[in-house]
Amino acid sequence: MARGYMTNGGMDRLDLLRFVPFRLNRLAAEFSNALAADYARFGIDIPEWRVMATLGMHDEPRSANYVVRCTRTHKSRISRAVSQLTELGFVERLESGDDRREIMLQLTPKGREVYEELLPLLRAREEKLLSGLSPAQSSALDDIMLTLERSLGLVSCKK
Amino acid sequence: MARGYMTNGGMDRLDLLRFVPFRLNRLAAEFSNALAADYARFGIDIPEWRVMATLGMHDEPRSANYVVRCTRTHKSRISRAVSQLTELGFVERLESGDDRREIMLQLTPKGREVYEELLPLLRAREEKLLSGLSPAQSSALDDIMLTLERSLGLVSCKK
DNA sequence: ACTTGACGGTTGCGATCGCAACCGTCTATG
DNA sequence: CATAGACGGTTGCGATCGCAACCGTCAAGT
Repeated sequence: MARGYMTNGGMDRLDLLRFVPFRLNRLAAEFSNALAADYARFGIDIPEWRVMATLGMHDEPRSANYVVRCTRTHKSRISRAVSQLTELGFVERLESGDDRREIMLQLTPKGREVYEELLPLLRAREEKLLSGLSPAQSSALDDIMLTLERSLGLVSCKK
Repeated sequence: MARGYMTNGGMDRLDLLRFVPFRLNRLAAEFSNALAADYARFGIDIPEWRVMATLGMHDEPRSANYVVRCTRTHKSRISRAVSQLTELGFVERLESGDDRREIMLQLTPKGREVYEELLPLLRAREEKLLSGLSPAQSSALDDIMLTLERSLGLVSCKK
């Protein structure tokens, strides 16, 4: 019998607990929830963290649009996240010389401190969440996500 | 070097694209988005579908609280979803004989029709989303999700 | 140059969500 | 019984989100 499908009673039924989109959603929600406590410690939330994580990967400033493409988050959400991060003094907006539409973003020293402090907490949380998996499973998961990301066109984070 | 961690420049950095919680969230959002078109065809959304899917699994009515536990969705969300489904005529609320706090739910004939019509669409969508995976990967994914669900206590759907 | 459309970013608005307070009912304790 | 607390379900409220409209800037075609 195919995974997730039931044929008892001659009636067509779906086992929700084996329906991948549902399971993925539930797991993602659980993961997000587990990390929320760490974000909250610094007064930020998921979108704000995504901005900081993106900026933290590089030394040079990046545009807001780069963050949008890289994180696949809606631009309005990124815009508001940046506003809050500037209020908190974690990020600053710089005018771009060559294209005055673009707004370049970079972590402030304070923002870099927060980033460096938040990192180990998030890593530990991730590791704990995945601690039930064997090394082979962990590697397989990485592989599977990469395959799915590729087929969904989620891998690009260029420029 | 550990997965997802960068050590260049002596500075502690995180590769967001290899951070599992982020990737999981993104994939789940992409999956949900892909299914949204099918739900919309019948005027419902994810929470409504969860209610219908849960009720569709059984012949006997189930309580709203059962749906809450089974889907791990907040009870206010389920409550509102049920309200909309009753307005649409897909679900009906029955008074419970033995405990008058409980409200038993069941699909109406019309709701059952919609369920039967929606099922193959969602299955096809799921299959397409996973079509990039080899059978071994598909099986491994099921295994991994089950392991994670167990370690997070998400497997119970009793009573 | 002028116009047109594309693009980066912001914001107003309606919809949705989760939290918490609430109501009615059940149950345990005395 | 009487009362207190637990429980199923609903709802008001504040916060958040995505969409679309918008503003200013850039690039291409004439």
